[in-house]
Formats: sequence, C-alpha cells, structure tokens
Amino acid sequence: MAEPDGCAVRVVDAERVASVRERMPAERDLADTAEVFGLLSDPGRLRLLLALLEGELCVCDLAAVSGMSESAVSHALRLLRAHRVVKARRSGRMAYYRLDDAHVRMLLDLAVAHIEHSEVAHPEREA
Amino acid sequence: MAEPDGCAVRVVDAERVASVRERMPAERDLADTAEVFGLLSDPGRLRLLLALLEGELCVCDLAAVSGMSESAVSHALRLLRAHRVVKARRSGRMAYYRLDDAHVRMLLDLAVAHIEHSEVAHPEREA
DNA sequence: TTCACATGTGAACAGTTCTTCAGATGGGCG
DNA sequence: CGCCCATCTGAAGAACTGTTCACATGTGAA
Repeated sequence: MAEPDGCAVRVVDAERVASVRERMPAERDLADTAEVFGLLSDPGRLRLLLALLEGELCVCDLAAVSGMSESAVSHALRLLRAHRVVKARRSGRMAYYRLDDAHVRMLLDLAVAHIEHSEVAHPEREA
Repeated sequence: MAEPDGCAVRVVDAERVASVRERMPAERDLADTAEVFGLLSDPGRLRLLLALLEGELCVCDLAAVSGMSESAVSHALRLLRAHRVVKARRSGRMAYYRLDDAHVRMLLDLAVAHIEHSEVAHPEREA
C-alpha cells in the first residue's frame, strides 16, 4: 500500500519523500504498533492497566478500582490477555491479573509522568 | 464514575483498592490520555506522524509517503491539528505540517525504538 | 479577472468497538 | 453430590471511526 511508486499523487520534494519512505517501518510493524496504542485508547482499559502498575489485582478488585462492571472488566481483560499485555494467575476461583509487557509498562509510565507534569503545570484543574 | 464508593461490587483487598484508587489520575486526565493514544492507534495517522518526525512536509508529500489519498490525509491532519499534535505553516497554496507536541514525539520515538528492537529480535520477519 | 491547482470540508456508508444482558463454566464448600 | 460464587463468554444494539466522493475555499499565475 505504501510500497509501489506514487500512483497518481503529485510530489513536491521527491528526494525527501523517498528518504522518509525508506525509513518508514514495515506495514506489519506499523499495524502492531497502532494496535498497542489502540489498547491504551480506552479510558476503561487505561484505568485497569494503571491499576496494575503497582502489582496484581483480582477481577473484582479491578472492577471496584475502575468503576466498571465485572463483565466489562472481564471483556477488557480478555482483549488485553489476547495481546499478551496482561497475564492471569489462577488461585481457586479467583483470577489475579498482572502487567506482562515491558513496552506497555513504559508507555504507561510515560503517560503517568506526563499527567503528573500537566497537573503541576495546570493546578487550576484541581476540583 | 470512579469516585463514589463501591456501589455493589465485592472487594477482596479493600486496602489495596483504596490505595490504588487514590493514586488513580483524575477522570479528565485519563480521558485526555486515552484520546492521545487513540490518535496514535490508526496506521494511517501513525504513518503521517512518523513521517513528520524528521521535519515538516506538505500535504501532497505526506500523501505520497503514506500511500493515503489526499483527502484522507487532510481529514487526518485536521484531527491531529484539532488536538494540537501537528501544526500547519502556510506558504502560498501549499500547507506544510510539522509535529507540535513534545509528548507525542516521545511516544513516537519510543514506538520506533521498540519496532527497531523487535526487528533485531525477530529478523525472520524480513520479507 | 479568470483559470488551475493545493488543500479543506460535509455527508454518507461500511466496518469496528464498547456495553449490557443472560447464561455458561468450573472450582470450593457444606 | 448439590449449591454458590467468581469469572468468562456470546449475542445484540448503540455509538464511534475511517474512507470516499463531490464540491468548497483560497492562492498564484497568466
């Protein structure tokens, strides 16, 4: 899709275009990356993942922390599990989830840092 | 939504739940953050932003680089502009866009680093 | 001014995503 | 065994998102 030469598209700086295109990651890596960002793009899932930053929690506690229904939490966790972002540990009838992706953890840390910095920069947001 | 005490949700480790909840960012910050991740969650927009990492480009060159139609590029740029992620500079009838958000740039750099690292780790992916 | 061209926009459609509800699964306890 | 409870699942509906097409805007050149 981005590989064949310009179909019918004008180009201004052909050299830059060629060079930028060469550095562009492969289609598949792009899709994978976009997918990861997509997992973080839902406030509910984001809350769940932030809650897990400090250690594992069971499903019902995740529901309590995030304010979501247990069913919604379960669906969200299933998605995150499918993408290897979280991992479940079973103990009796309880399921304890933990973060299982170093890259995602970095993104979350970065997000938290940014939020905290913003709060410093915009203290008027405080309720 | 995450503020009032547990409505009807069982809790296993009430203390952890309370502590995690206390550290949880405000609803609004959460939504903003999720929105930013959402902007990065589309392969087309991701391509545009990665292309801009190395400097400004005009709309038609962005279309050429990304393989998207110029209309699609324009729509995407509008969205990114609305969120202050990119900024336009006008020169005659051309419009040159550049990245305008340090936080997003960090996220993109992190993503690129991760992609490059993955390619090292999984060279079999090469076509 | 008039035309051509780069970009921007609105509406409509297709595909995807989130939530909810109702019920399934499966482990522990009496 | 029979029941309860935590979690998981599927289906259905509502809401959102991305793309396309047709056309609007506005600038430069003739």
